[in-house]
Amino acid sequence: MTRPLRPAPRSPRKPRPAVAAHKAPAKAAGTRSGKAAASKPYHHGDLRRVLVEAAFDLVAERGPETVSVREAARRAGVSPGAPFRHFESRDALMAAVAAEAQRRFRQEIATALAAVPADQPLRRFRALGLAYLRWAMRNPGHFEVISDGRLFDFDAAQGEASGLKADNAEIIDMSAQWLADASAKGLLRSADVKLMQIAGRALVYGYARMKADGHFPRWGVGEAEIEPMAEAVLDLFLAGIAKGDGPIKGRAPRA
Amino acid sequence: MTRPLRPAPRSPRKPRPAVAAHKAPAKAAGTRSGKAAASKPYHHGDLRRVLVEAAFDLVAERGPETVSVREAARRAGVSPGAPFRHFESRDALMAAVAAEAQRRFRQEIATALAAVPADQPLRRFRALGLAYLRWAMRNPGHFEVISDGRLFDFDAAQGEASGLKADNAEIIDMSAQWLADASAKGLLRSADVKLMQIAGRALVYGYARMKADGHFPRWGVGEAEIEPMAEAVLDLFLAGIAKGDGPIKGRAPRA
DNA sequence: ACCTGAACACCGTTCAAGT
DNA sequence: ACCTGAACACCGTTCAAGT
Repeated sequence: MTRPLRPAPRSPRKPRPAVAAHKAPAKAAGTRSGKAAASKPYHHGDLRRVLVEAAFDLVAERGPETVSVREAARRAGVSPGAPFRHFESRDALMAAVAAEAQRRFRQEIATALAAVPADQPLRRFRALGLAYLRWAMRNPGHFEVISDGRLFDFDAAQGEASGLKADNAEIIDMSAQWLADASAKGLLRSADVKLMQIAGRALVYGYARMKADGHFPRWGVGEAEIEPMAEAVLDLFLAGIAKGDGPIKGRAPRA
Repeated sequence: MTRPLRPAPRSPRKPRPAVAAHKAPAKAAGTRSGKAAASKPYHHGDLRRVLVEAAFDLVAERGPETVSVREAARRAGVSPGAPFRHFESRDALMAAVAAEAQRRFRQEIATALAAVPADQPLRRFRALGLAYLRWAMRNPGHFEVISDGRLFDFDAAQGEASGLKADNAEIIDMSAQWLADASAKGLLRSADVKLMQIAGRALVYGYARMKADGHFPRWGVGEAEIEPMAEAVLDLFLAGIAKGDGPIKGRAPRA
């Protein structure tokens, strides 16, 4: 329900209704000079951040494809050309949005992992997968931005999205490490750590994308079922790679 | 390598180079009237199909996002407004492209299944997954169009994409049936057919999307590894849901 | 140093007018 | 019945000119 499946038919020739009440940004004072904030200053002062916030909100409200530089400029109360003083292109703006989304996502993962002992690799692997699924499910627009291939090899280490790349590499390394640890402890049926890592990633990525892409209705999965089934799917995978027939240690069996 | 990751920087203000040699469509004669085909007739005769073909090729060459109605019109040699006599909107044109892609995909699946005996449900399930992965991998653009949520509840049974929906439902039904059969034969560890069905779908969809979205380089999976690993991932999943420790019947073990 | 406003080359879509 | 061509409301991006 977070955004319409089709990006609002554009409605040509009709000036858009409402929503356009963004003339003066409600930022109130907040700028460094202690003077009266009544008259909008010529220099914005913090435009870069405001643009990223506007685009970030747009992504959450209506999905990544609907974000336009001009709309972000409108919401920030500046002219159409102004953003290009701060971002080389629309993609660069989106990369900044992706970096911000990834920052928040990373925080949630850290929180989820804090609750799991370091010496239980499979439980950590599971917690990572669950945090990934939950976050993606609850932030489909931001999940899409992060996953968009276009934004990634955006010049490799180009300052903009370098945090994005680093965070991603961290997740890749962690998951490989935990699987290797689990394997060393004799917890896994297979010794092919990379295979299990890629399969696990494909599983959670695919599930999250099915949600974001609106596939679940046609697979007969109702809205309320989606999150519980995400967990069940993850556990099915873990049970499949783990040695023995019992459920993964540390999870309550599904009633 | 099928398309650039970024949609070609638009290069404003410069008229595009080459490529514009599409003035007269190379369709030669072919039209019903036996007259000389030298002068382009005012009425195209088969515009609808030509537009779908043009868009279909565009999808393969440069990805779905780059398709424009105007470019399809250009390739068909008609004016910008002409397509709207045949398609209500850009989305309707894309839905027609998706239907055509799905038609071909369905054919490939049928071929793959023809080689597997009807009484071996797990092998059929595997063949379906493999055909899905292979087709998606080799036709990333068309895979994306088919998967695009926007094109689906395009008015439910709206004539345009009704074949698309029917084909999809068929795949859903087949996979459920085979899992149920396998379960009845005592081949599976779990009795939750729907869960295995959704998990399997998430796995193959996620893997195919990782390919289409360009994720594999950062996961350390080289181009040449992608297809073999697809198969291995599928078998890992099958080994996980199947009863017993041996490999799935009918597949050669990975050396 | 940063922003405006007008421009250019696109795009989707409509619609009168042509054939 | 189908197509053209001009139009409108967008969009990304550039650039001289303003502050």
